[in-house]
Amino acid sequence: MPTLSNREIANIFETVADMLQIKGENIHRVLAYRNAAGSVRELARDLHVVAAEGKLTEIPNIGDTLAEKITEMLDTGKLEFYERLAAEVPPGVVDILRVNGVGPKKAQMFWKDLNITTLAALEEAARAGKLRDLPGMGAKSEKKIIEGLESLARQATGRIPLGVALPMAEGIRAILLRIPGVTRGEVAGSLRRGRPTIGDVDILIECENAAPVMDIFVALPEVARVLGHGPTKSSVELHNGMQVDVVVLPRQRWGTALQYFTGSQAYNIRMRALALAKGFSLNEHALSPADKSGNIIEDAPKTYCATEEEVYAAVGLPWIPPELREDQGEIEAAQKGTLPKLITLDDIQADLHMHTTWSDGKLTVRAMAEEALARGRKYIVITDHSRSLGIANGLSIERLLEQQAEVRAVDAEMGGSIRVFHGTEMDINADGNLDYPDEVLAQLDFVIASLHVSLRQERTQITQRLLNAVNNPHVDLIGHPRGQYIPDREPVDADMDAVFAAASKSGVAMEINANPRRLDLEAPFARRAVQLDIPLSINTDAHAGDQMDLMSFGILTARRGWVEAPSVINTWSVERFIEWTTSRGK
DNA sequence: GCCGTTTTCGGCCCGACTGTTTTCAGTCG
Repeated sequence: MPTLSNREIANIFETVADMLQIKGENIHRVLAYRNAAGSVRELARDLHVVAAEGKLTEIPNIGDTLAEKITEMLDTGKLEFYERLAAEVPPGVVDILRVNGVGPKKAQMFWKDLNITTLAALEEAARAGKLRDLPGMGAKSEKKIIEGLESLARQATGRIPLGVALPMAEGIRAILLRIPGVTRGEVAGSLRRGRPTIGDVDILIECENAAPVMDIFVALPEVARVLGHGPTKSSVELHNGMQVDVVVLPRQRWGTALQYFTGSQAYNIRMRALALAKGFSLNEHALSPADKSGNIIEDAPKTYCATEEEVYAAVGLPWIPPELREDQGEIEAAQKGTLPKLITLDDIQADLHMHTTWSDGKLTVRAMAEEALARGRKYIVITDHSRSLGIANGLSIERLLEQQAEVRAVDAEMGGSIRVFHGTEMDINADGNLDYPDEVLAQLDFVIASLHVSLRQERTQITQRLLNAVNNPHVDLIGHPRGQYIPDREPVDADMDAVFAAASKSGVAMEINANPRRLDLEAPFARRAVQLDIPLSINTDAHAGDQMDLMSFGILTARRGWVEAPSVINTWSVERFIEWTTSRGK
């Protein structure tokens, strides 16, 4: 029976929203589809399972109508409403929305007036000068569309991985901080919230005199194209294709602005509503006294907030960490005083997943131990690849046991300054078998089981492979459980509800792999795991010393998943860690 | 189309910037 995944259903809702907007539908109906798409995309559970439980309408932004549409897609693999719309609005017109500077109104006009239904046709018309005579258009808008098309063609994928964007953003921030008069700068937006991928970079700059900062910013050598240049707000595209938006504001408004530009959009909408309920209209500049319908009362004194804490105090909430600001229940938790005490980098005592020259790592066991010690770790586990992963020089049983002697020796050499344990990152083979027999695993301190091959297997097969690992009493941790590689490789198509159900029984831990190309488990799944009392472990999977610094990305992801330190085994003392590994299920 | 300390109808965030306009619509975040 044909069916659809969460992701495919989210994409259909998103496209429906685009098509309705092009048709000129009521914007709130459009937003309802967009919000529903977001909720489905962020859902950590399989829609099939939620539907079977009859709980679709418990998903935020899913009401009776959309629950019915989800059911239709799950049952038939299609959505009749979508097909009807697609027959009306050509799919190429939806693509045209991706061009910077073209929104639903212009896309509709190009389609209706000039019969433009593909990106190629749009480019041809723009280059032939046929767009400039349309109402509201001119030579400049036409040029902007050509530039937008060129920019779109350069983008390999729409979103940039966090691990790529953050260093680049910090670089730009450092440059802006050197401009005379600038007293502070901070990266805001989805980067501050720690999203795995980001669309553009938002930087806030504190300066009493904004315009000169903007002039310098748009003239930087890193800038390829200026998308907007106002007195307090500018937007550019860098040579590497990344879009950077900079806002300059005086110290007095820092708190409201940082709050506003950190988002998310859905979260800001909630914050504004809360402010209105308190009698304020909230924007990036101030809290302004407003009447019930949101009209600002003229001449009433505004409240300026130099810190975010002041903004939150004004709407009657405690400060909410940026990583939680997604309108996923954090506002309700703040109201009830039940916000989680999120894990921090300082909580991390250990790194339980790393590679050495024995397989595909760059450093020896001893060198990795020293690198970890230099980063304040109290204990580590050496976990090289197992025998079937030939491409990574995986260890035969003989080499594995040989390695154990070396690890024991290094552990002794380190004299207790850091404990060094011996483990493996064992493959879960394509046929479902684990790569080492139980009697070998029994000799190790710690066992990670991971998927590396045949990641595109069908659901029942890949789920069974994970279940085999989860249910083996020697396995302590499932490494990067969903096998995604950002932004190129989608997660495996496993039934995570079944995997988590088994994990909560067997007591096996799940990894949050800190490598920014993995960030796996992602936040919604990490949060679900915590709810099911499944232990987590945040590890760098380091293949070299400096990769141990990637831990911070894992922490960001865990924080986005509402994870508190006690849920994470590598925040535990070495004694507790030993107790856990020796006791569990064997 | 969703949602509810404004609760089953009537709202649904709001400002900066651009380009085309003589007062504003469209786009973006």
